[in-house]
Amino acid sequence: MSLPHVLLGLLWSSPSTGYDLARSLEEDVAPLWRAEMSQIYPALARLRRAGFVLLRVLGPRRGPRRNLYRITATGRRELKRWLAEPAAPPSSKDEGLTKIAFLEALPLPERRALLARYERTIAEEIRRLRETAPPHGFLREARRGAIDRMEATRRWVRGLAGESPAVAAPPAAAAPPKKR
Amino acid sequence: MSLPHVLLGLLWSSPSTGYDLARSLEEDVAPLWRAEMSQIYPALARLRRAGFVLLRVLGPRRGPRRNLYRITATGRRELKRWLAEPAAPPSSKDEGLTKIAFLEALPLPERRALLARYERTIAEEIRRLRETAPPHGFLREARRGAIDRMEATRRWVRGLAGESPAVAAPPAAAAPPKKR
DNA sequence: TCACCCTATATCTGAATTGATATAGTTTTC
DNA sequence: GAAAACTATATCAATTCAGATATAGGGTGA
Repeated sequence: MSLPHVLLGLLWSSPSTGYDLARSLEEDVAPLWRAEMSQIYPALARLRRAGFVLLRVLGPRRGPRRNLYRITATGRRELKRWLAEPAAPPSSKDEGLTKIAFLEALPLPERRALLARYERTIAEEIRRLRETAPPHGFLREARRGAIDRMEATRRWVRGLAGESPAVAAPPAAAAPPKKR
Repeated sequence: MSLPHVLLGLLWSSPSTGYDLARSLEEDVAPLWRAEMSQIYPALARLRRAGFVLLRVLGPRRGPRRNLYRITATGRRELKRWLAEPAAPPSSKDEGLTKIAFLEALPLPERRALLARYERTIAEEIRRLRETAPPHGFLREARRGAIDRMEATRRWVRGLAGESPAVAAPPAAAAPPKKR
C-alpha cells in the first residue's frame, strides 16, 4: 500500500538507482519497512507511469547501465499528501508474541525455553540495528523509535519469564469454550 | 505463513466453527494477528487436507449449517513443533513510524500536527484494546505485551514531539547523497 | 586464468492478504 | 409485519510479498 511512498521519501533529498534504493531501505529504513528487489522495480515503474518520478538512463560507461530515478514536483506533492493522511495504528503482527499467546500448549520447561530464546532473539536484533551506520535526521529518529519499542518488548518478555507464577502455573484450567 | 498455526492454537482447548474462529481472532488475538474470513476458510481447508483438524458438519437444526472444526493429535503435534521453532524478531512494519522517518518533507507546523495526531491514534487504539473483554491465560498475557509495546511507542512519539529542537530545527541540511 | 563475489538490472512463480460480493436463514427492532 | 442486523458459509479479483532465477559486466584473490 505504501511502498511507493517510502520510495518517494527516499528519493526526496537525492536521486538514486533502484539498487541503491534497495540498499538504503535495508540499511536505513530497516526495521520500519522492508521490501525485496522484486517489489521495488515494479513499484518504481508504477511511480514512473504516475509521473511521480523521472527516469534517466546512465550510459554503460564502465559497468552495466544504471537507471537513475529522480522525484518530480508531482511526486513531492504526493508524498506530502500521504504524510498528511492519518496513519493506521501499529498492528504489530508479531510471530514471537503470538507464540507466547499459545504457550498453554507447551509443558513448563519448554515454556521457559521459548521465552528465553525469544528474548535473546530480540536482544540480538537490537544489537544488530545499533551496529549498522545510523542514518541521518528523521530517519535516525524513527529508527530509534523502533529500537525503543523493541527494548520495551524485550523487557516485557523478560518480565513474564521472571514471574514464575505466570509461566510456572498453567492458567487456571482450560478456558470455558464460548458456547452460543 | 502462520495463520494456520494461529488457528490450531485457537482450536487447542475447544472445537469451533470458522465464524467463531474469526470472531475470536478479532476479539482475543486482536493486535497480534489479524485475518479476514476469506483467509480463514481456505486455511481451514488446508489444515483439513493436512490432517491437522477434523470437520464435523452440524445439521441445520435451527439456522444454517455449521462446520465444526476439531484439532487432531497430529494437529497438536504440529502446533508444538511450530512453537518450538525460533521466532523471527519483531519487524514492526509501521506506517506511523515510517511517516515520521520522512518528516523532513513537511514544514514545521505540519510536523507537529502529524506527531500529535499519531500519538492520539495510538492512545485510542490502546483504549479500545483495554475496553474489549480481556481473554484468558496466556492470550491475556500476550495482549498485555502488545499493549505495553504500544504504550512505549506512544511515549516515544510524545517525547519526540516534546523536544522542540528535533521537530523545530530541520535536520542539519539535506543528507549527503550516497555517491558510489 | 578460474572462481567467486559485488553491482545492477529484471522476471516468474506461488503464497499471503485485502476487500468486495453472494447466499441464506435467524433474530431483533421499529 | 417489514426492515435491519446478525450468524454462517464461501468465492473472486486484485494486490502485496517472498524466494528463486536469469543476465552481465567488474573487481579480487588463489
